[in-house]
Amino acid sequence: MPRSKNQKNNNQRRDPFHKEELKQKGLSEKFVRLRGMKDIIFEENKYWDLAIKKASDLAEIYGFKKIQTPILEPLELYRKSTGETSDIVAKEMYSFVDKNGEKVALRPEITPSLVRAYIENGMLNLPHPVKMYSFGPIFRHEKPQAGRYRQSHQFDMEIFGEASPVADFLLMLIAYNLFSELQIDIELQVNNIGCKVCRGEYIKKLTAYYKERGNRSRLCNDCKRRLEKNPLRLLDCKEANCIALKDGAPPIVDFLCEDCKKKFTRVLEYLDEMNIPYNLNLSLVRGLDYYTGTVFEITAKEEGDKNPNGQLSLGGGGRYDTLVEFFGGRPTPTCGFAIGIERTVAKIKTAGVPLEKDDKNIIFIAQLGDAARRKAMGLFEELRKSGLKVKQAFTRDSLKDQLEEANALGAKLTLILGQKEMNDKTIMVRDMESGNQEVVDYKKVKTEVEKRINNN
RNA sequence: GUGGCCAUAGUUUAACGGUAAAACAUCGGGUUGUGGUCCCGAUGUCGAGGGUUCAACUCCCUCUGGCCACCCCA
Repeated sequence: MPRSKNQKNNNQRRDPFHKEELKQKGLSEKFVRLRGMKDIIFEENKYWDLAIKKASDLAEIYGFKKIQTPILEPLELYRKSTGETSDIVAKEMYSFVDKNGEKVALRPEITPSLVRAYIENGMLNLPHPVKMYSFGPIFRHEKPQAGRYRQSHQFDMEIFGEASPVADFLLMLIAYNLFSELQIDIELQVNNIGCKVCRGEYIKKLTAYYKERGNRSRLCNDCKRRLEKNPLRLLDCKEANCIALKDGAPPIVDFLCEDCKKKFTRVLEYLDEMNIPYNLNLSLVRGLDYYTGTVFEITAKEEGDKNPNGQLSLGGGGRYDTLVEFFGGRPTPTCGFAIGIERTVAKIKTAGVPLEKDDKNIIFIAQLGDAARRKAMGLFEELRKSGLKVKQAFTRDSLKDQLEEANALGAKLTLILGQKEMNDKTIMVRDMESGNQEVVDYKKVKTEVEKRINNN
């Protein structure tokens, strides 16, 4: 691909507004989209609809129910769950004080809201497991890049009250199915970061390793900070020195407790059994603080010369067995995952299933003169209600304009109703491909149209 | 948040230290009851601000925005 193509701006490089006029009104500056935000226009939405429909259908089939929660939540919901050491909360949250002096935040992810909703709506009285899915915008104040926005959208699924590793597996299965059915090549990365008990032990060992024999001084600055705040993330660093050090670090699997080990093994067994390819990635830790046990991430497979580090993750999730309890609910083992819609849509466009064209068998109704227009509007409703794909341009007067429109819409037939036809109680049926047209009895128009469509 | 590259009509792209061009798209006409082809015409652009210069779209700075890498993540 030529260089200039990549570097071309998609958005907002000029000012389509009438600057001078706005300036006179003192409004010159800010009628532009905020950075990192995006308009999703017309045809683009077909791809979105496809992704969301596929995901929702799958979710429903596996017994998940839809839930919608507010985009604005109390700040505290994220501070202590997603985690103060996570970048998402520490640096990227859209938070502010509202008119009542309450600290609020635009949600940077969906999971905490669903946990909150689970507890607040007394869902512990529902038959368990409680499985739910949700779709909507999330907000993170990052520096925008391709596939990275300040408002983006996630499709989120959660299973409450199921400790069995089958639940973890189920989420991966659904994610895998979703992307396969969208014909997107993915890689599934799986790891287990241990429960409250064994992870504590492991972190002690890990920290000790990094502090011994001057290992610490070889770490990059970020990692020195990580060593204090969130040692697990040391495994995630991409600096050459840190990667080298990581190879000597104790692997987490060696420290998993019996329970964690057993569950992890079972997750992997299920994956093997169902022939779902995965990549056991012992460095996968994920950036949210609440994870326990199984974690997984889905990245797009890139062919050719794309650099492997540049892979954006399409989705990720895992188990967070302590979060419900942490929020004040009854101890409830829970797991979930989220996929990023923008990135998924981008993949569908380049490698995914083609959109179905729904412009077959379009019938355009054209009219001339106001009396004919009224009759044509009635005909439009009649044909529409019988399931035909009718289109119109009743605001237009000239037949030329209407035929142009019919052509642009890719109409198969155009029905023409003018004064002449009104007088004769007929209507003209024009085949748009051949240009042949035939006058038919107005009463028979519907059967004639249906006959011509079915002949195809 | 850090570093690098970039910014010309709605879109894709030209050219030039002497104030801009093409294609496609849009609108109008050729054809006031006939589209898709064809012909003619019109609309519309140097992201913003400052500096250098007789003169800046062109050179310099700042901002804004985009892309890339890092960071992080969906």
